[in-house]
Amino acid sequence: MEGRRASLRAHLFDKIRAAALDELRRTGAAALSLREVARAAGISPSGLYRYVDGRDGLLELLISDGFEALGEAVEAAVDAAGDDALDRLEATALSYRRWALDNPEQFGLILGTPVPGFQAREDGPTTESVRRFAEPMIRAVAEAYAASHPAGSPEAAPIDLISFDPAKGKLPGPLSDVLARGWARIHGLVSLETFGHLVWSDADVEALLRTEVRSILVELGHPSVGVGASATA
Amino acid sequence: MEGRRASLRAHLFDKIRAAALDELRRTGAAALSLREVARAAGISPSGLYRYVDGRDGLLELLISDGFEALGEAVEAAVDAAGDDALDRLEATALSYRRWALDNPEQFGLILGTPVPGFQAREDGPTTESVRRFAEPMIRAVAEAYAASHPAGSPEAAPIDLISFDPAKGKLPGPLSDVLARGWARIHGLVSLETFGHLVWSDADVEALLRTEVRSILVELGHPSVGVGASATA
DNA sequence: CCCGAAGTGCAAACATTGTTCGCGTTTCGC
DNA sequence: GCGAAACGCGAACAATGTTTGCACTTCGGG
Repeated sequence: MEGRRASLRAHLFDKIRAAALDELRRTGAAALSLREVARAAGISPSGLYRYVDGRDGLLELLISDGFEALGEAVEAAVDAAGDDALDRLEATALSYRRWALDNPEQFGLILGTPVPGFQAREDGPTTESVRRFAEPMIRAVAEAYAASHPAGSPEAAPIDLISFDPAKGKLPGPLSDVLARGWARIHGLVSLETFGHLVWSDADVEALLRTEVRSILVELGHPSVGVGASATA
Repeated sequence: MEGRRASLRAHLFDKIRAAALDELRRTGAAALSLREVARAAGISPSGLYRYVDGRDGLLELLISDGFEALGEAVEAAVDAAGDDALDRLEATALSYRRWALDNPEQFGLILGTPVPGFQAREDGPTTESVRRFAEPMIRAVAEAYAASHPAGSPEAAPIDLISFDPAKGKLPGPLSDVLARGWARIHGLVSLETFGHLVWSDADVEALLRTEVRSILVELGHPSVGVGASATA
C-alpha cells in the first residue's frame, strides 16, 4: 500500500516544486525567497524544511528540474527531426534556443552565473539530470561525426559516446574538442541573446544559429553540406 | 579649488569601490551585502547611501567598473599584439578569456545571468562603460573584415564601425552578423569554462579558442589563413 | 489492539539584511 | 561670519533564512 502519509507527502512535494518554479520564473534565482515559496505552497517556512534542505535545497531542486526540462525539450525536437544529421543538429540548436528564451530564469540558473553558496553534491539529483541533459546533445554531434568518420577509419570515435557519463571521468579524443566547440558556438549565441547582450544588433539569431550549425558540420567534414558556408547567409 | 570636502569624498568613494569589489570577489554578486561593504569601508550602512544609491547602486558601480576593466584588458592585449589581423583577433580572444578566469565573479556579473531587480539606466555610467568595452572587440573584427573587403568592394563596411555606439541604435549590415557570431564563439567557450561547464572535457580551452579565431577569419575570407581562403564567393 | 517511535507541521525566536528618518556636526559659498 | 547645504550616524522597521521545542498524527511490531 502506498500509505496515506506517503501520498500526502508526494502531493505536497509537487506543490512545493510548482510554487518554487513559479517564484523562480517571477523573480529570478537570486531573489528567490524561501518564505514566499512556503506561502505559495500553503505551508509554514519551517515546515518547508521537512521537504527541502533550506534555500540551497530549493535551488538544487530547481537546477535538477531545469537540466531535465532542457534535456527533454532538446530530445523531443531531435526525435521530431528527420534522419539527416544537419536537420538533427539544427533541431538541437534551435530547441536549445527556444527553451532558453521561454525559460530565461531557469536557463540562467543552470547555465549562467553559478549561485554563490551553492555547489551540487556529487550524489544529488543534479548529476543524474545533467547526464540526462547532455545525452541528446552529445548524441547529435556524435552521429554527425560518425557519419563522416565511419567505424573503420583511423579517426573513428574511440569510445562509445552515447554511453559516456559526463559526471565521472573526462571525455578524451578528438570528439571532445569538436563537441566543446560546437556546443560553445550554440551556447554562446543563445546565452548572449537570452541575457540581453545582443540588443545592439538587429541580427536574426535563429538564422545565425543555422549558419553556425552548418559551419560545425563543415568542420566535421560532413558530406551533405557544401563548402560554401560563407560569412554572409 | 579642490576643497577639503571634495577630496575626502573622493577618497572615501574609492575606499567604498575597493571594498565592494573585494566583497564581490569573495562572495559573488548575489550574496553581496551592503552592510558588509559598509563595514569594510569603515562607514555606517546608512552613511553609504550618501555615496551610492542602495544595493542596486553598488551593483551598478561594479558593473560599470567591470566592463571598463574588461575593455582595458582586451585593449591592452590587442595593442601589444602585432599588426597581423590574426594576431590581433587572437589577442582579443585570449585576453577576454584570461580576464574572465581571473575575475569570474565580475565576469558573471556583467555578462552572466542578469541580476533580478537591476536594470541599467540609460544615462548611468554603465552605458558609457559598455561602449568602452565593446570598442576594441568591434575594432578587431572590423579590421579583419576590412582587410579582406577593401574600401572599394561592394561588401565594404557600410558605416564607420569604430565610431558606432552600441548604446543607441542597432548595428546594421553584414558586419553585424559576423560580429555577433565571432563574439558568440569566443564568449561561448569562455563563459562555459568560467562557469565550470567544461569540466567533463579535458580540452585545452586556449587551443580551442585559437582554433575558433582561425575559423572566424576563414569565414571572413582573410588571406593570411590558408585553408579555405576561397570560401567566400 | 495498542503503544512506543517516527514523521509532520507550526509558532516563536534569533541573527542579518536593505532601507528610511531625524538629528547633531562639519564644511562651503557668499 | 553666517545661513545653508552636505555629511555621517544611530535607531527603527520590515523582511529574510534558519533553529528549536512542542503538540499532534500516522505507522508498525508486539
